[in-house]
Amino acid sequence: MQEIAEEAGVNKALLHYYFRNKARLGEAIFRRVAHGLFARVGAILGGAATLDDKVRQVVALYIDQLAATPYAPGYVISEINQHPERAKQLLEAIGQLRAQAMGDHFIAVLGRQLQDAARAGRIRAISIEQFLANVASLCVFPFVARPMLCAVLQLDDRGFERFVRERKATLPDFILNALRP
Amino acid sequence: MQEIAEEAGVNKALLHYYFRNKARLGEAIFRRVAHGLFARVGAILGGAATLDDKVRQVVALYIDQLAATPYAPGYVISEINQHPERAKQLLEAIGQLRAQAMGDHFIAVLGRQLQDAARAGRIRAISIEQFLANVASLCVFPFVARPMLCAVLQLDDRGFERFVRERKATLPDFILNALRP
DNA sequence: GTCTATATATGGATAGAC
DNA sequence: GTCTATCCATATATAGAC
Repeated sequence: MQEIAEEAGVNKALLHYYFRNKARLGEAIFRRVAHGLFARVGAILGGAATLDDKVRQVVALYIDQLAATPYAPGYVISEINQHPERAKQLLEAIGQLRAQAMGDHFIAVLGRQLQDAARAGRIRAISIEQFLANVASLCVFPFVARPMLCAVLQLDDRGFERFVRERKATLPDFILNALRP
Repeated sequence: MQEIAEEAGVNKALLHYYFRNKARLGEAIFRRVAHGLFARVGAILGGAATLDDKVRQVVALYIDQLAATPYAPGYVISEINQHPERAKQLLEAIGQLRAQAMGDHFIAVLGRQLQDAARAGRIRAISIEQFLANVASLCVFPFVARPMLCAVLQLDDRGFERFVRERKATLPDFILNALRP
């Protein structure tokens, strides 16, 4: 609370005045960050584009977004680890997306799309769970694990920037190739 | 310190007797976990198997290892985030592997192998950095982000087990397909 | 080596002045 | 609304008995 108050340029007591206690402040922060983490990808994946376009758009958008807010995924993950009740709050944050889009949940939309493409022989069969896990892993992990990755690969800050640029350029093809029949 | 002492069945003061302070205890724990996280994958990737076999072996081994010690990656990552000096300790832990193997660093070995395979037209060209990042992402992220993943995909504990089994079976082909020319 | 007792610092939270 | 002052609990760390 002390550090947050200083960062915000106000007094400790004022935080208690607005948020009552530390837990409620934590909750407010979590909701905001969790929503920001899923809003834009969810909109793309639940939209009307082709599978090919969705992959290219999501990778480009997500890598840029994560480069701007690299701590968001690690924060959300560690929060859910420490406070299991956050899982429900995360679902609520994602549920809002559906309301805004006035359509089906993006997972349902994308799942149908994968099934149709597989039946038509345009891609290999893959479950929605594995597909989302693969795309999320490939986009998010390098930012979550940045310090570990940089240590192992001996990258400084500029090296990591180069790495991210290369990744943005090569990742869509990597994923689409993997799906090719 | 209190919780650790209780878990170990000893007194708080005894921890200070052995480790002097909290920082040194943290360091000792980090070294042990970091080494365990890289020892076996490093051995496989730096070994003499074909690229194809390495991918299959690493995925199988790492998914099993992570299922057994799911907190290890998240712990190492968050430690390096909070204490940048840990990056050096991580490199030392990885450096030990090289000494044990009496050969080149696993990254050097694997890098040459990727270059040779690409020149021979057996795989698409890919940098060692992107390759390692891809394999690590796909194996590790689902365990690091397990609670988030389970929330989004609506998986309970048994559902996650099923997800992991499916992943172990399908991930090698996903990766090898992506590399196919 | 292992414990009890204690010194010291810090964190969350509240009371009350302005 | 915003601050100062303060309460209370807990954390790390040390001293010293056994």
